[in-house]
Amino acid sequence: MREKAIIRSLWLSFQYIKEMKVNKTRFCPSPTGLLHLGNLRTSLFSSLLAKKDNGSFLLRIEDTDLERSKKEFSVAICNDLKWMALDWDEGPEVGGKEDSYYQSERIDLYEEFYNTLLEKDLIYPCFTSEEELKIIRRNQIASGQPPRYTGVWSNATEEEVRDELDKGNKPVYRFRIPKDRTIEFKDLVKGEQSFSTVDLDDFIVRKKDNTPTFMFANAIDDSLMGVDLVLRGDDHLSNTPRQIALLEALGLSLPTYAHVSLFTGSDGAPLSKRNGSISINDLREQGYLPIAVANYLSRVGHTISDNDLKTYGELADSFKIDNISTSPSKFDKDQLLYWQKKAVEDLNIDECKGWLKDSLEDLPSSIDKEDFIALIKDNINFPHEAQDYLNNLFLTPLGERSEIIDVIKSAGKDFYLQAQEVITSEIIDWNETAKNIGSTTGKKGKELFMPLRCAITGQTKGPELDRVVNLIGTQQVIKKLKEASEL
RNA sequence: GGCCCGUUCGUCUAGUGGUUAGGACAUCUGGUUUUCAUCCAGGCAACAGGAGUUCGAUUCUCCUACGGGCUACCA
Repeated sequence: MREKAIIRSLWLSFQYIKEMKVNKTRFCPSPTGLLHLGNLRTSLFSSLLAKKDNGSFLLRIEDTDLERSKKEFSVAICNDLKWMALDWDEGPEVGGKEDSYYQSERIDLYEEFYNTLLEKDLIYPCFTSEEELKIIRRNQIASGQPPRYTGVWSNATEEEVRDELDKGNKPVYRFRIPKDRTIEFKDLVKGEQSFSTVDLDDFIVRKKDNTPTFMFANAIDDSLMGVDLVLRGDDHLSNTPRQIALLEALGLSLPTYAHVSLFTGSDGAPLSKRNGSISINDLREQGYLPIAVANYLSRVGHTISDNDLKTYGELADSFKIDNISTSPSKFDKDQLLYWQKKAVEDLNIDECKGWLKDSLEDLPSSIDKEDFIALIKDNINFPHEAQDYLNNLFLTPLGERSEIIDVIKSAGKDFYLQAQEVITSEIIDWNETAKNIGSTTGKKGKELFMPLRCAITGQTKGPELDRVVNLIGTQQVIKKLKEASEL
């Protein structure tokens, strides 16, 4: 017996030394709201870890809270994940060996485990109402006691239980937490953990309406579904010993745990609109590229030694669970923007076309879409900026562009009239033409180029003028110079 | 109240019992681009505080402070 234990512990430590290979990771959101960057990062980590070892990534919808769970949220969550290219190998829509990946549809399956636990007297019905519990808790706190379940029903007689049942009262079921035990586990991020069960309450595993609690369904499903690495938020760290106790009681396999620290808003408070965080949907609508978001998220709370923009495959290869940080991190929009710049830079013209699809609808038909994209690509980070270029170049009258009006006025009517006179034929070489305008008007340097730029492009900045002129053509240049001269 | 997790430039982070504590983003200053973006060069900027161990602590230990979590018929 003792030898067996020694061999087992040797084997366990060997497992730690020999780097653990991940078979299956999971993400299990509850559809009570939209995904935020924090959830998304956790799911990205899980997905990358699975990909790295050629394992699979599972999605499970934890909709056991019947009141707060909404179908529309689970749809939105799936869409957000798909947009991010965090495709799951098993779960809603794609299926798998489970009948359902929605916990609300697995209620019958949990019944069997309740029965087992009941037979073994590991759970017991409790009739203390929520109101009573609240009062008890308040009194405990007031008298300096730790707020605990007092356990009045843990050793109730069959008669007492029958009485309540006869009165039509519905019980919740509590798990009998083993007393005087220490539950130990190794967290892959936080290290060795040790919890004494005297600090743990008999927690509820089944609610009055017969639905399972998170503590129960989450642990059981992970085990049943063969998840071997549970990577989740730090907020679950102290729930872990409870779930371990439960799984052990049921004789179910334990996953390895990794608890990732919180990802907060810029002010350290939970992510919300107020501290700069944006919903995944907003990110998509603003034109953030999924690969930019992935590159950013992979580097917050996790270290990648270089600063190269990586594909998902490359991110997975460079993802290391040992490089996950133990301390919380804050959202920084500038750093997201940096990756967005890199990702846009990396886009080829075709990809760019798809990205800008909705922003170029008003482009004049005489202008080649790809040429236009090539012209502005290096100057934009978001589709709306492409639209700005488009508007300023072709649509918005110069008179409505307050940013340039002073430049045009101070250059004067005559400047633009003279410029027009210089252009007598098709412009072949803009730089030559500009030089001629310079000698005719007597202007040079900034005095020459800025008024021309403003009139022709409708703004003070942008790509090189000769490229712009090349794209829009002589007639458009003349039209703009005329417009400027009439202001 | 109990239990647990955490604290390195403004931000994301690297790192070590002896380092000029490194990088990136942001910011600032120059240069290139007759604009802007890019690019290049450079600057500013951090070990939460206190005690202990030690020849020596940012690194190890303890305490304190601060932040966070769990202690829910939420997940």
